[in-house]
Amino acid sequence: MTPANLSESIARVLRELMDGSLAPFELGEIVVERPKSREHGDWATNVAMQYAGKAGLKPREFAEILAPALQSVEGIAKVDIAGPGFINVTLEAGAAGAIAKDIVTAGDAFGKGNALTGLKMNLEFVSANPTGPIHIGGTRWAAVGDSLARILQAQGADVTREYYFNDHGAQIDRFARSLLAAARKQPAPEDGYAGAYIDQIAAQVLAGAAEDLLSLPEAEAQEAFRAAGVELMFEEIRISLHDFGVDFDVFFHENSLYESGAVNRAIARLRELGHIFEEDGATWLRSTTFGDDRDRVIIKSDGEAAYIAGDLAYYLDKRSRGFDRCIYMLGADHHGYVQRMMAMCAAFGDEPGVNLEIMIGQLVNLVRDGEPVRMSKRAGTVVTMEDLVEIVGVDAARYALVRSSINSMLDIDLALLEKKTNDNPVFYVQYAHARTKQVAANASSLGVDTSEFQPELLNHASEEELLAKLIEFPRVTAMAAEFKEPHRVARYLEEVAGSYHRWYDNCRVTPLSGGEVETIHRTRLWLNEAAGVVLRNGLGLLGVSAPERM
RNA sequence: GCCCCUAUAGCUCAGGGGAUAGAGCGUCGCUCUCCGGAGGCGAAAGCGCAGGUUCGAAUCCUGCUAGGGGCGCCA
Repeated sequence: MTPANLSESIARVLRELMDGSLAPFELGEIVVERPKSREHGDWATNVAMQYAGKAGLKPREFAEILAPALQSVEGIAKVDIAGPGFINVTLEAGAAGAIAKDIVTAGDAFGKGNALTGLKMNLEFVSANPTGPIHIGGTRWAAVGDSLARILQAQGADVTREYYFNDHGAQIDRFARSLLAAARKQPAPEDGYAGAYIDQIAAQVLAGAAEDLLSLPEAEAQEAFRAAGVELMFEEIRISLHDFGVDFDVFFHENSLYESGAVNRAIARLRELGHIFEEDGATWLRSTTFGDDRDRVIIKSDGEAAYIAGDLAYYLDKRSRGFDRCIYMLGADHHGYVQRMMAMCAAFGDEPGVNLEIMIGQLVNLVRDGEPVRMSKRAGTVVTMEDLVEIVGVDAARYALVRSSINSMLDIDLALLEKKTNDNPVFYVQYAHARTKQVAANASSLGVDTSEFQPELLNHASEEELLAKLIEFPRVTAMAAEFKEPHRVARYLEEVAGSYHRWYDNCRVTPLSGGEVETIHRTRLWLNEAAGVVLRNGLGLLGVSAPERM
């Protein structure tokens, strides 16, 4: 019996009771959870506390009516009332153990759901400017965004991973001038970019050009460096992401919005809707109509488009491509942008928070031995995605970045990670998975197979704990999708790994040397594999490998 | 001044209004005669402060304090 089954049973029993013993009331969600202490039984529910008031009873009275009725439900061995009105349920032997086989049978499908089936979602993340390598902040988004995409897909969503490529605007001009200066062995412009990567790209542009770029007129030279430099930077970024295990479905070029006239069309649309006005020689969006704290300039008085102009067109483009949900993942330094984006969404007649959702992630703080490490592109001491991967590897880097809530600032100590010790919990989880494989291999060589399965034999405390933990997986993945919080999966896997290790220390799958292979060994092999399935599926949702040996 | 995020163990972080607040790392002790000890067991150690809502608050609300970030016709 799973928690979901139990919830249904409780709901059914309550409805039956409402025909007589209980005053009818509206029944909402039935929460069934694992009691923190094993002495309290297999599962606990707080329905008595939740609904006693509605039924005109005290929690204990409510529980005393419900508990005896639950007693007769098939699969339930014992029902107790505890504390202020908790109802603790103990299942019949084997009812929990049977789950092991169910999990193995489900395999890759275990942990998947269909809560988001039919929903077309656009997940935009990273979207770092093509003026330098991806730094640590973008790396956090790469890890979280890709993992979230996997989690949403596992709930049936049709997810498109998208990268908005800002190849339009002043920062690109600065980038081009910086390359040109580097090629001429001149110092970087005051407002430009510097660092080893600028020199490298400048050299690559020079080497790849058919003509002598440095002898061209200034404007032409700059344009040549812009075009080739952006292309090279873009390619470098794409490869870094790929090596990080993140492949985008769409790289959307901001510049294309201007070239196609999409920006002008978006503004025209807003004008038709009456949300545009002219003032001080500029064109404005009256975003205050929709809760923004001030109106926003869309076309500057010099005729150039403001940054938001591209976003208007871009959002409209996403909607026209059929995305029901457009999710933007931005750094905390862009939080001030949220209100105007939501206003824009509303101005188009869409529903903010539904059609457009903006996730704000706090910044990652890099430290070395407690001292902050600056991560400015301009300083040239960039800690990039590649740097991090080089130091700790893809798995550890992704895991470290995805195991915390995006609402939390994250301190990552490079000195700590450089030690390559087990400071990163990813090893703990991966080791548990490797161990399931090792155990299975040993079992196989000793003739333990899966020809028998007697779930009631899985009755050791550590087995009950492990089973209960494994059953939670689908609920954890569903919740991770609902709240868009991949870190829940990581934290859960750490608990699974702990339960598995404890089980391993207590319950052998293979007999001691000279011992007979018995039913319990074969049955435990099922549980071993069930644990492997959950660890494997879970790590898969995080984009972290599940090695067979370490 | 206004807005967003945060404050939980020595450190980095979990904790969907519920029972004795957890994990990893670090510290101390125990555990190698058997599936890999990258493991297990035990110990010390914690909810920033003050109110409020609730049968019940780390969790929700208000105020305060502290830290991070943001408030352009920059992108």
